[in-house]
Amino acid sequence: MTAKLAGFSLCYQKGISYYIPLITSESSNSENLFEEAPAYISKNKAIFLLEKLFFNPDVIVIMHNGKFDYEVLISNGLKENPTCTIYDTMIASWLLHPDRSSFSLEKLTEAKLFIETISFDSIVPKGKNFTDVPLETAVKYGSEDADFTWQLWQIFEEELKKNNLFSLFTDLEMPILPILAQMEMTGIHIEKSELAEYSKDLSSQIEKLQSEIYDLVGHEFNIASPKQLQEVLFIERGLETGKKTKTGYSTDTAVLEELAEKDPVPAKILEFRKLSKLLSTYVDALPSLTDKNGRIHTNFIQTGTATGRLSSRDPNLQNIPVRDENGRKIRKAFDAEKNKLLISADYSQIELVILAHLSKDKNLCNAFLSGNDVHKATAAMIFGVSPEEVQPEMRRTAKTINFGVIYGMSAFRLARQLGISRTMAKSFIDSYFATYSGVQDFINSTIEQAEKEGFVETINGRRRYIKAINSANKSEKAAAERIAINTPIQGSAADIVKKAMIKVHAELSEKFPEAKLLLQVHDELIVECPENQAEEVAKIMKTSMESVTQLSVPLKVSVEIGKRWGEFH
DNA sequence: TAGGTCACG
DNA sequence: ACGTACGTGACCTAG
Repeated sequence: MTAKLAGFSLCYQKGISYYIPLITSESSNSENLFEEAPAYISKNKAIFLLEKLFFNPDVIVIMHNGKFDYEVLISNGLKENPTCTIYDTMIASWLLHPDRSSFSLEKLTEAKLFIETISFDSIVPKGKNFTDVPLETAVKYGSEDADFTWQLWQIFEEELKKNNLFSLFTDLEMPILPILAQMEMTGIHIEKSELAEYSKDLSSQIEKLQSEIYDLVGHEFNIASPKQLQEVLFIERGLETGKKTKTGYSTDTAVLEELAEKDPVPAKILEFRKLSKLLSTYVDALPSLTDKNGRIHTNFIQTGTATGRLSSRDPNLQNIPVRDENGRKIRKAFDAEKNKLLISADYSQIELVILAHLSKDKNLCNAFLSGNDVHKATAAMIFGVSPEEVQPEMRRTAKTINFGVIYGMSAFRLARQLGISRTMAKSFIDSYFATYSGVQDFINSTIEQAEKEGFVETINGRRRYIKAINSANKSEKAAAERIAINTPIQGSAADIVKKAMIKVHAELSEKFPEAKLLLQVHDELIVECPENQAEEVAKIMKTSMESVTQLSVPLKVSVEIGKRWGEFH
C-alpha cells in the first residue's frame, strides 16, 4: 500500500516488450512532459493510459502476481473495479501444480521456458531501490518480465484447457483476485487501547508465573527453550519422558498435560506458554501494524495451499484466537469503525456436508436432514440410541470421529484423542463405518482413483497430484492416502467459499456499496457496513452463501452482527 | 535456517 | 513391524 511506481512494462507478442520508466519527481506533473521527454512519462499520464486498458471489457490483461501490481496501481491512483479480464500466470501455475514450492516468475521461467532470468537482487544492490539502477538495466529487467509472463501464459492456457481447469481459472480464481485486493486494502480496525491494557495484564501474569516456576525448580532458566525445559523436567525433576522429537523428548501440550498429574511445574509451564503466545503473537504484535486509521492489512495468498484454500500472512488474520476466553479478548479488539457494524457469516459443518454430498451416504445425509446437530445424530446412529438418549460423552466421541474421517483417521490417533484404548477406538471406527458404509465406499474409491490417475479432484475439478500414493513405503503410502481423502473435502469447501465471496461481493456492490468484505477465515466471511444496513446485509450474505451451490444436503449459514468480532448479539 | 510449539479452520 | 489425522503461519531458541 506504500509502494511507489517506478515504471511498467508491456508485451503483446513473444520476444518484443517495452519498459516505460516514470518521472519520479512529484513536482513535475506537466502535461507537456510527454513531448519534452519522450522516453519518460509522468505517473498521472501512465495511470490515465493504463486505465484505458483496465477499463476496456474487450481487453485481457495478463500479469504475474497480478494482485500486487493491481494494488500498487490503485495506491497510485488507478480506479477500482476494472472491467477488463485479468489473467494471472502465477495462479495458473498454482492450479496446474498446487504443491509446487515456488510460483515466482524467475523459477517458472526457468522451469517452463528454460531461460535464465535477470534476478532482481543481481541488479539492485542491497539497500538500494529499483529507481537507482541505470535505465538500460531497468529496461532489460522490466521488459523481460513482461515477455516471460506473456510466454508463460501461452503454455498455461493450453495446459489449463487440457486439464479441464480453465473454467475454474476464469470463473473462480480470477474473479476472486480483485476482491482479495479490495479486502486487503480496506483492512480491519483494531482498538489499540484495549490491547495495550491487555498487554500490561498479560505481562504481569507471565512474570508471576515465571517466578513461581523458578521457585519450584530452584533456579532460573529459559522456559521458552525446549532444550533447557527438557533438562529441568526429565533430568532435574526426573519426570517420565513421553514422545520423542528429532532432537530429544517432546514437551508439547499433550505431554505436559500428562505430567501435570504428578508434578506442579508442567501446569505452570502450560499456562506460561499459553499467555506468552497470546502476548508475543497478537497483543504486542498487532498494534504496531496499524495504518494511520488504526486498520490492519493482511496479505491473502491465493497460492498458499495445496488444497485451494487461501492463506493469510503478515499478519495472519486467519488464526486470531477464539477458543478460550483469554484469547477471545484479542478477537474482540477487532471492531467496526464509528457508526458501522461487523457481520460474520459462517457455514455450519461445511466439510461434513461435503462429505455427505460426495459419499451420498444415506445415513450421513439423513443425519443432516433430521436436525441441526450432526454430531448428536452421528452419536445416536453409532451407539444405537435415540437422539434424546445421547449423552455429552457420546456426542464428544462422535464429533471426534467425524473430524477423524475428514482427516483420514487411524485407530491410534483416535484412541489418543479420546483417551481410550486402541481396541475401543477400533470398535468405534468399525461401528461408524457399519453405519456410514457409503463413507467407507467413498474413501476406498477416492484412494483407488488416486492410485490410478495420480491425482484427486474437488467438486469443481480443482486438482492435486499425489506422488506418494503408490509408494512402497508403508507410512508414506498411508500419509498419501490421508491427503487423498482430505483434499477433495477441504478443497471443495474452499471452492464453495470462494464462489460465495464472488456472489456476496457482487450482491453487496450492487445493493449496499458501503458494505465491504474484510476477511475470509476458511468457512467464515466478515463484512463491515453502516449500522442501519446491517440487518439487510446479513440477510443477503446468508442467502447468497446458502444458495451458491446445490448439494445433496443443504448448506446452512449462521450470521452474527456486532460492534466487535467475536462478540455478537 | 531448522525444529519445536501453538494459534486458527 | 511401523507410525500414528488434514490444511496453514508466527514466534522463539539454537546452531
